[in-house]
Amino acid sequence: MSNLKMSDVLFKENLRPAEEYEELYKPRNLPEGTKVTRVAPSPTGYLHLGTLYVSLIDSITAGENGVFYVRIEDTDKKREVEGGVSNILNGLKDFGINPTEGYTLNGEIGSYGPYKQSLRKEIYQSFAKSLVDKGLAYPCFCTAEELNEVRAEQEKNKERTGYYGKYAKHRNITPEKAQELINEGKPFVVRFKSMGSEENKIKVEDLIKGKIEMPENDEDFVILKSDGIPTYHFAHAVDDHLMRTTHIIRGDEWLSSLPKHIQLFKTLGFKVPKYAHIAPIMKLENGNKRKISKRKDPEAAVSFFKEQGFPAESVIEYLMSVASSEFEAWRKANPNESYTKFKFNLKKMSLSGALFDGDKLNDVSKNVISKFSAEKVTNSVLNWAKEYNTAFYEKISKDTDYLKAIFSIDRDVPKPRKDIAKWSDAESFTEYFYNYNAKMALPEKICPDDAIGLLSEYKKVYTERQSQSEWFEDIKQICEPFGFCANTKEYRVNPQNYKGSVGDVSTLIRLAITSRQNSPDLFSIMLLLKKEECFKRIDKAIALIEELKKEIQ
RNA sequence: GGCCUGUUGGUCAAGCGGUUAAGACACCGCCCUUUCACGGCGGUAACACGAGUUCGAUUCUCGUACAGGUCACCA
Repeated sequence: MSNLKMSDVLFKENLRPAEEYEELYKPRNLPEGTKVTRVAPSPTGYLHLGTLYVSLIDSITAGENGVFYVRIEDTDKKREVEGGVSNILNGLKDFGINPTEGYTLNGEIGSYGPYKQSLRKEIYQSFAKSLVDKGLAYPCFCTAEELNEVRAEQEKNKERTGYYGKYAKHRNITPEKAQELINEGKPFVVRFKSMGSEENKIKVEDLIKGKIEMPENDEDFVILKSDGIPTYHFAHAVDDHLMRTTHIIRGDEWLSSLPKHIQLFKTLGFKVPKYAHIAPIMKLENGNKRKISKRKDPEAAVSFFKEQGFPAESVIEYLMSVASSEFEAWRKANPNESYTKFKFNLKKMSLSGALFDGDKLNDVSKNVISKFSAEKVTNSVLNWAKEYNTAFYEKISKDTDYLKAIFSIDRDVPKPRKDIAKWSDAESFTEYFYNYNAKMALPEKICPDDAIGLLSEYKKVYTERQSQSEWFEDIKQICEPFGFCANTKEYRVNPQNYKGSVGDVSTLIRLAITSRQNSPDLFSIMLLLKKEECFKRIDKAIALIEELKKEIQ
């Protein structure tokens, strides 16, 4: 008869009993129905779009009265990247997502910590020990090679792979044998002793996917790695129970391990939380679709949007429209409310992964930016350029009042323009305010001779006017002598009587001044550019048309 | 391969037994307009396929195909 206790063989003596942690982390004293959510990123690099997305959903699900906290899952030392934690925390902050508890830039907040898994080793050990004491966990000394061999054999026999049933080699290891192997210096992991059977089906309720039936878990999966650190599965059960999380919101890649999690919660005597498995964001590129991937896709890193110059508001707005099909209608009805006021419903989320739609983001972003003040646009562009386009920054930072004047055109009006989707668009948008691009094309209805005549005439009548209507009168004035109708309505009635309309003449002038067909209000542009510069450009345009004429002949 | 999940226009997506199958983005056209925009109106375009249940299936069931996820001492 043995008097060796397995848990004494495996664990240090001075571990606190698991029950004490129940006392230490009492159920939260919150009103019935209050939601506690969490985001649990692992610091393996930059903030991933998927993590942002989940965090957004976590935070709006918790709402103003709930708790949304951050827990750092740094149990995999091999994959951990220096600065990974601050990348994530700063990233969330950039997007205005502010957890109310957990691991933050200002240290830990809340009384359910530590919120970093590497600091909770003893807690996991205690719970693992209690499982061992109940005969529900045991040490396994299999090496990676042995496990691979087993798997190869299972594959060969077309059997389900895994450490279960007869393949669970160490399932009934004695404390003596374990002691012996440990004395030999053999490393071991602690495995969960599953009492489940493949034959049994368990019904689970997912807040998004609905009812799902899955086989019960029968695998003796690892709960503690050989370094004594828990696997995700075990840490999830222990942490989310002790931190009293009510809603587990995570990517649907976790769905298939849900039977393990439920089994763990139940055998540990924990209340099973509610689960919501959200579909991943996919990507559209060159007409092909594929899942957005951390490793392959630059836009998987949230920093991509920052580099492109999408305001955080735009990305959030876009993500909200992906998260809920009701959001856009709500936004239309509540154009100036914060998105946090939107009544979000997990059940309305899409079951399958949405393609990341750059066109849609652009559209959303144009709307967002069109509501910004000139001041905000100016500062944002300046900040963006300083970091990502220094040549552009050099150019625009010399005279920020001028820059602001450019962005003020057609801005604080009832129907603002929507030219800019991202700050990197600002360079081409403002280009002609800084350099004259000596290119000249002619509007369809204007021949070279008329163009030269019109432009020369315009120089004679142009003065820097006080109002746009006065300015436009000047243009109308020069139309008739060249056979262009000064009144658009009249032109439309009798187009055959004219070569074109004042619209064509305006386009000609726009082309001469800005080298492009589209621009904000020309009157304001010319005022900003000043008369001298405008005339220089008109002269140059005339010269270019002269050349064009020669080429035609 | 096993186990899960999904499949409505180019994209996102409502609808979930009887609908002219919403809406948004993109595209096209028209209107408005003193240009460019904004805006307004309209248009092209969809229920993966095959059986079954039913008076009737986009909606229910079963197959097929395709797609995604997962089968680690990674999360």
